Amino acid sequence: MTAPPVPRMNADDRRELVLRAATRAFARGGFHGTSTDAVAKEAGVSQPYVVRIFGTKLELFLEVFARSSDQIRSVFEDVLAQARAEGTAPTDDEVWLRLGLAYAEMLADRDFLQVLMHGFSAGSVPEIGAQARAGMGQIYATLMGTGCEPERAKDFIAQGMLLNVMVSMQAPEHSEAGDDLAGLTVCAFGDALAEM
Amino acid sequence: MTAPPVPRMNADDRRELVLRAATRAFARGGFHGTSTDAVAKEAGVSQPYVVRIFGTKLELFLEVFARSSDQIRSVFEDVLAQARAEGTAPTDDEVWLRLGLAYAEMLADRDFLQVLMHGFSAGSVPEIGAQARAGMGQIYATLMGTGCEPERAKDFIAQGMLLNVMVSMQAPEHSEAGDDLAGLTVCAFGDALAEM
DNA sequence: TTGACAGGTTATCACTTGATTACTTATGGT
DNA sequence: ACCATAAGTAATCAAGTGATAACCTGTCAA
Repeated sequence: MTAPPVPRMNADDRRELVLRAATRAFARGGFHGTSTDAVAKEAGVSQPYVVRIFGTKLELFLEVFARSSDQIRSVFEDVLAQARAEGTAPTDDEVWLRLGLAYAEMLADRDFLQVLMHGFSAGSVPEIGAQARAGMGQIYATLMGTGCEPERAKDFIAQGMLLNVMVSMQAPEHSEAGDDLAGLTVCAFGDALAEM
Repeated sequence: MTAPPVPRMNADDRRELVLRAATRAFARGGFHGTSTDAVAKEAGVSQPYVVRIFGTKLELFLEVFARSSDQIRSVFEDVLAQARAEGTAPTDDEVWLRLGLAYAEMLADRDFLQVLMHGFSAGSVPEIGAQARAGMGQIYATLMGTGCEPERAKDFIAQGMLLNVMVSMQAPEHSEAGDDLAGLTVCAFGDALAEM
């Protein structure tokens, strides 16, 4: 009688689907502000199944965070790899421009960045703090792979953090002319603002 | 029989005391990750009393956030006022140096900064998002009071956001030599690292 | 003295939430 | 055909949570 509303799926695919759903859910509420049931509803499965796949909510969050962190890092690595392939000197300003553009493209898919911010803020949960530091360390190390001065990488990351914060507080959606924040929004996002 | 373990206090003082305790508590766990009971324990009062003073947990958080935001802004305003009093041109690099130093001093009392980060990340709670944007807008406006280019204020805020993030993830406490993150920590905090 | 108000607490409630258990049903290999 | 295994759900639970209600108790003015 109970028709199977959810078609069967192999475990790996289902896991992937739930992970993506969890990324969207955690992007909104962070670790504490998102229930496993919210993740389940987002994924279209039952709450106990979410728990069964990942063991605990914390493990799920850690995996979602690690993915987001890796996503950023791998985008940067791709840019650097391509630059090397083209023979562009890694210290060239051109490379940093491209890194910035690559980051701007990620703004369209804000979930990763918001998950990142939540992870960074949740340092009081020891496991999350540790993974946040590791993720940030890897991103920094990747950027330093250009052979640049630490200052350069730091400034780049700082700009990224500002964008993350602005995205998290939904500045682009809520900036109207005349607003104090509007000036900062325009300045921080620049051209990327047009496509948001 | 039940001795009064908590000495009586007038309402304003008690409110102030609870607000400070709430700042410490929220700095750790953010809005969702901190119970009103945790705040109460931090303040040494009963949980219902916390609720009664502030109405709801959300109102309490908003007040704590507003205070943190105002704290930052007023520190900046003081620096600018003093610079003006000394006749230092507001566009002078000297002013930005002092703003940076003032911010570095606040790192010692991290609670404000961590509360700020939590507020910025919690944009999905409408009231918090609105207040976060307002707070950031005011800080930006204050910095623009130097008469500088938007870029300058933006870059300053970006550096601040990086420091906030690093503080939130407890990078200074967990950076050991050889760690990927250590390089970034040293670079971002600079001299301020010595006194942490 | 007394009594009214201000400053608190204890008891309690309805609800949420993460997790466990037990059950159900496709599906593919033999 | 059949059954073992994999993919999922329904039912349930104990703990935690925000909020309410009822009560207690110094203190100070009249």
